[in-house]
Amino acid sequence: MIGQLARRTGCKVQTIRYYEQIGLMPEPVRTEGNQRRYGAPHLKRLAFVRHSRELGFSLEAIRELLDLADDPDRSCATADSIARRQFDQVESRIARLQALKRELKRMIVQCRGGRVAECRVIEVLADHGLCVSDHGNPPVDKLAVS
Amino acid sequence: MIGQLARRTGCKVQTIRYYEQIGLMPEPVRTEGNQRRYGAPHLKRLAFVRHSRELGFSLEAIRELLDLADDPDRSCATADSIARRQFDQVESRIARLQALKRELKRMIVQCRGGRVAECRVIEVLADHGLCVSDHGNPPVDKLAVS
DNA sequence: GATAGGACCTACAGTCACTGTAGGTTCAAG
DNA sequence: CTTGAACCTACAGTGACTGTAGGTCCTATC
Repeated sequence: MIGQLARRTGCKVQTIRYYEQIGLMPEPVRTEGNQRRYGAPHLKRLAFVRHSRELGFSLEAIRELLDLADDPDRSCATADSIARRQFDQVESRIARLQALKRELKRMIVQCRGGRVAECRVIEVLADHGLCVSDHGNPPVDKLAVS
Repeated sequence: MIGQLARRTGCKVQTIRYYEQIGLMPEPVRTEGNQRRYGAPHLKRLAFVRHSRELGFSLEAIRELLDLADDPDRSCATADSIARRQFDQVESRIARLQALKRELKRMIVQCRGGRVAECRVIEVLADHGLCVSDHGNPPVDKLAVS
């Protein structure tokens, strides 16, 4: 039963079905009434996926890591480089967020309350020239962490 | 012409049209041939939007901020609280990413190369129990920074 | 054996903030 | 008058889910 697997892994039922749909989880056996029945390997695999997601890996990266994990005799150089890539991404995200944090702080500290016309927050937002640090480019990101 | 506005703000043409579609940018006048023509206020507004996005504000928050900016006599308390909320979010994202970074580092450092069977990276991913810090819950996020 | 209700099923739409594509039109330069 | 870049609309796709509608199945209780 999918609900039990969901409870044990802290993953939503729909998410499990979604992982199956995109081929990240293998199709389990079904009961006569067409309901999914899982075993220990499914639990292990899903735990791997969830943990990797918590560490910020993309589903694509996880797919690669699972392929590796399925074949214990291969070299682990690939796993290592995927992890390093992830590490680098996290590092640069932190750096960007810290620049951002400084800028937001400056913005807030300078606001003395009052009318919008004198609001430092609005003023800074309207003019990037008022920023000290280079807080960089659009924050578009699909793989980030709350 | 939309291309010029795009170049001046570092924003893609489609993005400008998208902002218009969702009501973030006002509809500009059109030439006889149905092409958009913009003026200084559009440039100002779009610059505000882009800068706010760079600082990680959601389009919803930007909508509120624009409403405020349009009415200089109102109190800036709302702008201030939106900025503070954003600041708090950035702070907690940094904290989460730092826990994550520590965990990734540990994982990578312990990997001595060799076969997948002995790979520390794979092993840690398979078992959250091997983590020291609590790197928290799913990294689902729509508003993060690259 | 009937029934209630919780858990399950599929299929599809929606989220956020864009980005890309197809297929057609307009504009400015030469 | 022709070329070709820039424009137009409308819609699909991205990542990683989440939510909904409308139906079926399973188990416990009566």
